[in-house]
Amino acid sequence: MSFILYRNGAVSLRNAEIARIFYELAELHEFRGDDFFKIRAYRNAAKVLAGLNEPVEEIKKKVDLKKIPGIGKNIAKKIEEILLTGRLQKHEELLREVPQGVIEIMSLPGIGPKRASMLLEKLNISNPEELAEAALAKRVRGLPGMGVKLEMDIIRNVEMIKRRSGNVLLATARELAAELTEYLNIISSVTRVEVGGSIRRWRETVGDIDLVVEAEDASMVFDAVKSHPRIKEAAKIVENRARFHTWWGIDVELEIVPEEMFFLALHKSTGSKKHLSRLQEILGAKGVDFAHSVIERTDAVHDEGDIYAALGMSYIPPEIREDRGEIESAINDRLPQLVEQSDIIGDLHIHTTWSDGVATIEQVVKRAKEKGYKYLAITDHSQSLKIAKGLSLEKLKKQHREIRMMNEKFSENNEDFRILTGMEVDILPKGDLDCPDEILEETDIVVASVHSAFRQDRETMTGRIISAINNKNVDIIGHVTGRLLGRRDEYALNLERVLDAAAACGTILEINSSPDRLDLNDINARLAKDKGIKIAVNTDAHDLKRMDEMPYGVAVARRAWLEAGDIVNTMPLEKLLLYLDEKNK
DNA sequence: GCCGTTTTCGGCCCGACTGTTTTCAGTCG
Repeated sequence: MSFILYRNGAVSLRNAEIARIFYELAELHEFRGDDFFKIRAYRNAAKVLAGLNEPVEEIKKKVDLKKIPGIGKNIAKKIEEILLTGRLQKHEELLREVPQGVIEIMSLPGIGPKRASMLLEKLNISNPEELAEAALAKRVRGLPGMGVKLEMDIIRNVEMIKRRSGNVLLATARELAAELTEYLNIISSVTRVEVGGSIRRWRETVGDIDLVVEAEDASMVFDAVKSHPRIKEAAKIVENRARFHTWWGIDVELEIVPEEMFFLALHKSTGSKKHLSRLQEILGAKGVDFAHSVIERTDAVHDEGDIYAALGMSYIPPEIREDRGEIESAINDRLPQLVEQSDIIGDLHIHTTWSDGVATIEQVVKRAKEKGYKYLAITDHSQSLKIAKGLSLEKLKKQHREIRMMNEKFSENNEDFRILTGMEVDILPKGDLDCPDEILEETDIVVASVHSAFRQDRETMTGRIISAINNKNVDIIGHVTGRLLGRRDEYALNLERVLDAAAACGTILEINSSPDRLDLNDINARLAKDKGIKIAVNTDAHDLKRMDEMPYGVAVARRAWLEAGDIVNTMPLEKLLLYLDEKNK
């Protein structure tokens, strides 16, 4: 039997891991106050690497890495070193020089390299905990340029980091879970593997990876897992259960079960705890013991549907097992027909090389067609977002002309595909838009988003977004609450009023599929649906790979109980354009 | 660091906001 995938101890790093080394390299150089352009080059290379469609190792076999835009002689050499040795000497050198915790300090809002290095130098602070302590002891305010407000921010933001600790983004967990699943599947005694727990429910962040494995010999499976390169050590092994620490900082929990118990175990693993206990409670009230009544018929359980059927209710998809009314609905056979990935036939928020994306219009269109989409909106940034190479009005017009020409070609060739002209227009601090109305008017899809002045007070921010909603040329509000999971809380906002305004104007709200945004979240998206607001599930992709993140947005939609009819990019093009037309009157 | 050439070095990076000031440095997107 061969379950060792990786020979000679050489672990092939994934693009994301290589990218992470360059991101860190950039931060280390930044702390040292090194050349801005070098730092930017590293960051850019990291972004490019993370966005590649194919493992860089495979690409290297075919072409010179220097051919990839953003990768030059030096970075190519560094990549080769990483591929060969799994490490980068320069990176490790700097890590020895700069305390690890200092990098974490720099990730706190309001603290950059200058302040981090002053804190280290003057107060000998080298990690977030020490910094929070110093802030509590009112020692930070003694330093030049730092005051009471910053101390309060520090205390709050270190708290935010702590809350995050132990949790990773769903996308990270899914990636590792998929790799382990694939690995387990080649072990001969394993007949079935499923990912359970909060990953299966598509929660936005998860604490650990739960795997349910159907196999005869638990110890054999555990031995194999121990030798997987992502596994650091076994934390606990008791009978048919084991917990492992991984190098990625997230734990893996394995449960080995015989065939007849597989779906019961998967169901239990999937949870949520609230869902399971509510199930117990409701059935208990009817005098049915949930566990007992099902287990008596294990031979009749061939999937989870059988479990719910045995309990006298319709099947409840994992995403909505949160005790938010799904059990009552299932008993009355009134569950929604949740939207599916296959219902999505377009993406209405995409960036290209025209602004800060790394793929051309041609490339994203090709990818969209491969995905079976019927349309795509190109929505590059507007002029004032300089850092993201926002388009001047001239360039925007030029882009729209080019898109129209491409569309003409599609119709000449009888191709059933359409590129929608679009833009992601900034909602400026005072609530006006970063583009004149006459241009917005002739643009197919206008996504309006906040990218600046995040710390306005609640009243101002609410008014700001509502005034964008009130502009009839705005079709979609992008990433409505502005949060970045684990990095930036949502801005102060009276969401209730924003939803009411969107409902009144017919303005579409976005579910942004980017795994670090997922914004609107499940709860807010469900509120929006209840008010009759239409939703667009968009990727906001800046490269080809991130166009694949649509399932994360769809999962949020499902967790929000949304059906295909609630989502505009399930509509055929004509219907979508009609909807926008009606709305804009 | 990369890139692009009028080929080997110069250009690439910008404006607003914030908290601290009292004229601005640092941070951010």
